[in-house]
Amino acid sequence: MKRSENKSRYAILGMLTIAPMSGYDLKKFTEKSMNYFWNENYAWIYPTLKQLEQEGLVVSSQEKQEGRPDRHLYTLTEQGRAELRRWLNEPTVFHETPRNEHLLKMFFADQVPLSITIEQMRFWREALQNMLTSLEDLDRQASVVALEQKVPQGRPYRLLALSYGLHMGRAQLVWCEETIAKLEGLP
Amino acid sequence: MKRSENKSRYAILGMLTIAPMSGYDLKKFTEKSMNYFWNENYAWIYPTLKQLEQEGLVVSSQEKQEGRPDRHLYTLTEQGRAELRRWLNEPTVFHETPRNEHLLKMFFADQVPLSITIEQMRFWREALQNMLTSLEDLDRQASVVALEQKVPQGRPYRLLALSYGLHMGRAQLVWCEETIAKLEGLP
DNA sequence: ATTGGCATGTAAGAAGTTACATGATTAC
DNA sequence: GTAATCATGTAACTTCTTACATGCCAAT
Repeated sequence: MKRSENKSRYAILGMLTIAPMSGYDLKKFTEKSMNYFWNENYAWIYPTLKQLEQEGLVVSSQEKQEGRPDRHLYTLTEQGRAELRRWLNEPTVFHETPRNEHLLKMFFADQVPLSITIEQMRFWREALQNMLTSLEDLDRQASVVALEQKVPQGRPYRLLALSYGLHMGRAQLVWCEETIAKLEGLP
Repeated sequence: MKRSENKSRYAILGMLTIAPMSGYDLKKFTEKSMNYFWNENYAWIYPTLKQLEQEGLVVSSQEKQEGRPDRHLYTLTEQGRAELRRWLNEPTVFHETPRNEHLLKMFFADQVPLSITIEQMRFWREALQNMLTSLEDLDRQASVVALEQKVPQGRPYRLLALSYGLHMGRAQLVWCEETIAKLEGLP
């Protein structure tokens, strides 16, 4: 595993600014709070954590637990924070390669009966609906938390990111419904 | 290179339903007409074409050209079309792993001065604006073509796919502008 | 003169996924 | 009793990207 342009490094460093976490925690956190724009998996997290430790960007401490494997808690170092900031300051190259298998099928749907395409679209709508619902739940939770904190928050970055997810989710659903309607209106 | 779940296979088979093409053509086609939801690159296209030929899903013919390398034209076989249809009929698993580096930076932006984040957002808006403009051009072209064909078209699948790109592009831009405004309004 | 388009390809490496291995605890 | 959660890790593999190699033609 080389340094280079491994984005998981920064995702992990970023999460560790919130709190010290284990590999397991990191995975759970991405699943719960970042799944609409990021994912990680164990087979990448564990080696990356070791790498980061070797570079002195994080330090680990062991937490003994009864009847369970020890937790390896990783904490961000000052170097780690500096490295994260360096990356945050870098301009981001616009990278448009979001392969969408659903759309690929739609693009070549003339090879297949209309009924199949409509069925697939309904399936997709279902999945989108579920995703959007869980995002809206997340949003409600986050807003409650934000209100309960009496201290006025300077910068609601996490809520803004969430709002991106909501915008996209809604736009996808709108398109999906429009499209199903159009397809159903075809001869 | 194994068969398995290589999606490029189906993208290539699909494009070859439109016309026989060379590896070069296939790349150009994705760039011109599918870039908002799909991409391919040479280092993947050429080996995949060979693989597809070995499997009998495409056949190649050589086209001699003066002062230029020969074009290897690939044509879909009946088996190839059948394989494409098989895939089109399969249900699509909803796969939400669209890693978005811009959002990752937004998520951890509290580590960095507000001005940096605003700058980055303006950059992103610029890129989105350009993408959307070129999509709108594509749409205009496609609509003109659709009108010129006097024969009523049964199924405007390509236009529907394009419409997805437009929906998403606009939603992203809307969010981007909202977000810039909010950030600029912060203390 | 030099950039961009036409045209095909390979090698090497980075990035990401799946399957496996282990094993206790808790909730249904 | 069976599934889910907690917890860490590796091996093998697939997928994808970058860089390299070659060389002519047309346009600026």
